[in-house]
Amino acid sequence: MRDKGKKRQLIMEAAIQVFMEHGYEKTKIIDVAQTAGIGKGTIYEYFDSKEELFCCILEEYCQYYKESVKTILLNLKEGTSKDKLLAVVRMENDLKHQVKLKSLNPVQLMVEFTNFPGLKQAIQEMLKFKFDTVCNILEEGVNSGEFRQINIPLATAALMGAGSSIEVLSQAPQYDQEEFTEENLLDLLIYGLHK
Amino acid sequence: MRDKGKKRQLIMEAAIQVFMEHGYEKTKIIDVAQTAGIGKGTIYEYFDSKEELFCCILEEYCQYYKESVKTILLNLKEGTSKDKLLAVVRMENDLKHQVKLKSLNPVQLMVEFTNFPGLKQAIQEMLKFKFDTVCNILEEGVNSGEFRQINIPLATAALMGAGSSIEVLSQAPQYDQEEFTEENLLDLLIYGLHK
DNA sequence: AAGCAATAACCGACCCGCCGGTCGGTTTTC
DNA sequence: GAAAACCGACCGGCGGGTCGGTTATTGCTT
Repeated sequence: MRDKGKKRQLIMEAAIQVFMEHGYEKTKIIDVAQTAGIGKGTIYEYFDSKEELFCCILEEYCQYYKESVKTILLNLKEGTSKDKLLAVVRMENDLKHQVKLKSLNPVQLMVEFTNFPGLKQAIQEMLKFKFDTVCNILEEGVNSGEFRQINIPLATAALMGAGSSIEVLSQAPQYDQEEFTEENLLDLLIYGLHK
Repeated sequence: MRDKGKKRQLIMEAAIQVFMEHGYEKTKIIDVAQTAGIGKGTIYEYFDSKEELFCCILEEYCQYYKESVKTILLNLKEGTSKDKLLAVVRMENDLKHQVKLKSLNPVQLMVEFTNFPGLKQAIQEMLKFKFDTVCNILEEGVNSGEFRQINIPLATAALMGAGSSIEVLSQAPQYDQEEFTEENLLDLLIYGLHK
């Protein structure tokens, strides 16, 4: 193996798997090594420490997330606000099914990151980016008459929260998978509960 | 100090503070002891292990949560569904300001608990209880004509998620505290975004 | 193409600091 | 003065990180 990058990626993928299953603290470097099918020492050829490995994973995720949102919205310049919201939600969903970061759970992530000052910034930045993006979409919607006059940050928070909650529950087998879709959720939030 | 219960409570309060600040793994028993102003050995007079201490805290929280919801809904038999939803959300908010468990963050909690099989049941039970409660309220609302025909579990998930998201963001100073209220959120969800 | 250093990549036994839990001595309470 | 409560020095296991030895790769020479 002459390709440094490939092995680095291999290690990161194994690490994601193990970190996401057991959390940062409970994850042992030896487990990452075994998952990757390599020796423990090798990991330290590619990463300085467990912490650096973890941070690299999250930074890559943040980077990738931001780029994906930008790309998707660029291709949707003319759509309605609803279309844009839907596209963002769907993209997030797809992101998790990418091989690269298939089981990265943002909730878990947010809790764990708080212990790493270096990471805090990257993740807060990502969350702020997402928040701002949704705010902008809503504002457009209000200006264009698609939405009523609402408190935009409040609505943004509600949308983001509702989305991540659905994400979790849609995994539970007892609910109708067909109904737990981004489309239905968005309709619910747009048209409300009232008669 | 002759009162076993008092000291036990003192330890639990200190532990909540430290666990919530640093998370389970990073919390050292010695820190809990210092926060409580007692010696490390004393903690082991009241709890068998770090894990048991943690589990006791969460079980107490689940218990208290369920009782509070039941009580509040019993006093609201005749209210509208909206009133009931609001009451539950407010109660949750109050719960966190109780001295007993003042900084227990359910998100953090949910992530950490997954490593303790014994706890999983208690917390899943609590979440299911909450989910069912909200479902029931929504169903009543639909039957009484207060709400339109909606997918009830989906709406419940959305409500729960939106609520916890607001909870987090309402702490951020950059948003208007006056506007980030349970009332406004509920109005948003009931009446929707659309014009 | 085969032989052969030189170098890079790999590895796991070992090292060491940390922290959960213990235990025997001390203090407090009755 | 006896029993309960308290305490912190100490123990032992665990796991992150190291290091020296081993294997694989490369590129040069014939």
